[in-house]
Amino acid sequence: MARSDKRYREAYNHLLDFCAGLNVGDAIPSEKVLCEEMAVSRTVVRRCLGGFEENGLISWEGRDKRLLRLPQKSDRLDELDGGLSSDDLEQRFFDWILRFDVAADTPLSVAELSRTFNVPQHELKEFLAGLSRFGLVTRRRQGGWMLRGFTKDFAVELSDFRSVLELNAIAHLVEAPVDHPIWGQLKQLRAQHDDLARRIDRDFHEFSKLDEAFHRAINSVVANRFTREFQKVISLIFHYHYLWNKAEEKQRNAAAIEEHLAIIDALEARDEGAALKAARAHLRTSKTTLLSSLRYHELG
Amino acid sequence: MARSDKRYREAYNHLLDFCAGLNVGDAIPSEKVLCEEMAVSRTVVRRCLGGFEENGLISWEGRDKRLLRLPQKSDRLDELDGGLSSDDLEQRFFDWILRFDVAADTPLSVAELSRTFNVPQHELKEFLAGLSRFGLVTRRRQGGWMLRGFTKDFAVELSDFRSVLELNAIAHLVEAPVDHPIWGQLKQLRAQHDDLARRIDRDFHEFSKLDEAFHRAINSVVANRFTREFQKVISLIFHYHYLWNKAEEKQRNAAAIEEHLAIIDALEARDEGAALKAARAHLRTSKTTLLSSLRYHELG
DNA sequence: TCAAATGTTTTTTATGATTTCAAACCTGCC
DNA sequence: GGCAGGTTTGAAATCATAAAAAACATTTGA
Repeated sequence: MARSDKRYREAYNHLLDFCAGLNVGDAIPSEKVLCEEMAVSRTVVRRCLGGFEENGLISWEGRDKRLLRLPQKSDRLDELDGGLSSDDLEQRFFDWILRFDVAADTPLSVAELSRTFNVPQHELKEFLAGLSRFGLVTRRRQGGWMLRGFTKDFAVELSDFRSVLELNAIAHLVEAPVDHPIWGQLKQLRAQHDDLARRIDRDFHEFSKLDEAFHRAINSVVANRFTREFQKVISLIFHYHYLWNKAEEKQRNAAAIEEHLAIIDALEARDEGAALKAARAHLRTSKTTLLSSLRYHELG
Repeated sequence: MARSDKRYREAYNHLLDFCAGLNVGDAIPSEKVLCEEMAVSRTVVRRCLGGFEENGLISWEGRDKRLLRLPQKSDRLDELDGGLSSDDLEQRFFDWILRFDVAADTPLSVAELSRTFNVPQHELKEFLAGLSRFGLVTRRRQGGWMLRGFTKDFAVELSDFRSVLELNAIAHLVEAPVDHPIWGQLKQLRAQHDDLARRIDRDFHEFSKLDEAFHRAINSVVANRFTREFQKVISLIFHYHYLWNKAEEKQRNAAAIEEHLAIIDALEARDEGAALKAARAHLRTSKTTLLSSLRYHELG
C-alpha cells in the first residue's frame, strides 16, 4: 500500500555489479559519486549501503566504506517485473482497438484495460487524458471514459489533417538544401520501392513498413514538435488500418508504390507543383482506402 | 480515503426539489424514472430514498413509495463546494505560466500546483499528461514534470504550425458557399475593425479580444477536431503574450487591424492568391511580435 | 405470463493514506 | 572552506477503500 521500492532494488543490484569490479579491501566512492553512477538520489544510495553493511558486504563508518567480500549471486534482490509492459502502452492500446475493431462510443473501463494491459490504473488514466486532447476519447458524465473512435467523420478529419501537414512538409522539402540528409534517404527509399515493386506479387505485405518509413522521412524535414506528436498518432492509425484492410491488398500496394515513386521523382526534380500534385493524389487514395476499410468493417 | 459523496448530496437535493412539486400522499415514480430525472445511477437514487424514509419524508414499502410531507429548507444537505475551481484549470494554468513568465525547463511540482490551483493532484496529473501530447511539458526521469516552455524554438515552431493551419483555413474559406455563416461573420468583423480603427488612440487595448475573434472565425470553417484542439492552445498562448507585450502596443494593433482588413478584402473578393498573401504577411508579423515579446522578457 | 420494478451482488471509479524517494539543509572533518 | 556525511522535509508513486455504477436475480401485478 504505497509506492514500490523497485528503484531501490534496481539500484541495489546495480551497486552489486559495481562492487564486483573492485577488490576486497578497496574503498567505496562517495555517496555523491554513486548517485551519479546509478542515476538515483542519495537517499536510495544510503539505503543500499545500509543493506550492504547489514549483509556484511561492506564496512561503513563515517566516510570510510570498504568492501569486505565480493558479492555473490545470492546477494541479488529479485526485481519484480512490473514496468516491462507499461513502456509502449500506446502501441498496444491502438493495436487492441484496431485488432478487435472496437466500435465507436464503446465505454472504456480503466479497471479492465488495466488488467488486459497489465498497467497500473493511474497510468491508463493519464494515457486516456492524453488521447482526449486529440479527441480520440472523452470522459463520460457518470465517470469513466468512452472511445469516440473510428467513425467516418473521424477518418475524414484525420485524413484531412494529415494532408495539411504532409503537403506542408512537401513544400518544405523542395526547398531543402542539397546537403540535407533527406536527399540521401529519398534515394534509398526509391531503391527500396523499386526493389519491392519487382517482387510485389509475393512480398506485398512488406509495403506497410515501407509506407511508414516513406511518410516519416517526408515529415522529418519539418522540425516541429507539434507536427511530430501528431504524426505519431496518425501513422499508427493508418498503419493498422492498412494492415487490417485485406481487400485487394496487392493491387493497392502496387499502386501506392507507383504513387510514392511519382512523389520522389517530382521532389528530386525540385518541382514543387508536380510534387504537391502527386502528393495530393496519393493522400486522396489513402483517404479512400481508410474510409473503405471502415465500411468493410461495418458490413463485416 | 475514498471518493466523496458529492453526487449523492446533489441528487438528494435534486430529489427534494422534485418532491416539492408533488402533493402529500402522491406516489413517487419508479427508481428508474428517478435515475433518468437526476442523471445518476439507481444506487444513488435508492440511497436518497433511504434517507428520505429515515427523515419521514416518504413511506417506502416494496414498490409503494408515497410522499408523507412536503420538504423543508432544513431537509437539504449542504453541498461541499469542491469542483468550482477545477473547471477551467487549463485557462488558469496558462494564465499562471504566462503571467509569472515561468521559465522553460522549470520543474513543475504536482503537489505545489495542486495547492495553488486548489485542484486534486490526480486531476493535475491528467492535465499535464494531456499537455505532454502537445510537447508543452515532459516527464522527468526522476519523477515529476517539467515545463518545456516558452523558448525561442517553441515560439517559432508554434507560429509555424499556426501558419500551416491558418493558411489551410483561408484556402478552405474562399471555397465556402455564399450562404455559409462565415460571410456574415466577416462582414460584422469588418465593421468592428473599422470601428476600433477610428478610436484606436484610446481603445487600443480592445484589439486583443478582436484578434482572437477574427482568428477563431477564420479557423471555424475547417470542421476538424484536431485543428480545433490545437487552436485552443495556440490562441491562448498568443492571446496572453500579446497582452503581455506592451512595447509599442498601439502601433502594433493599428497595423494588425489593417492587416486583418486586407485579409477580409481578399476573402470577400474570393481572391485566393491575395488572401493567402495577406494572411502570410499577417502571420509573419504575429510571429515577429511573439518572438520580440520573448526577447523582451529575457532582458527584463 | 412476462415485463417492469425492486432487491442483491459484483465491479469500477474516485480519492486520500501511506511509503518510498528526492532534495534541501545542517554539521563536521580534513 | 569545500566536500562528504548525517538529518529533515516535502513530493511522487501506488494502493486500499468508500461511493457509485452496472450486472444480475427476484418479485410483483396487470
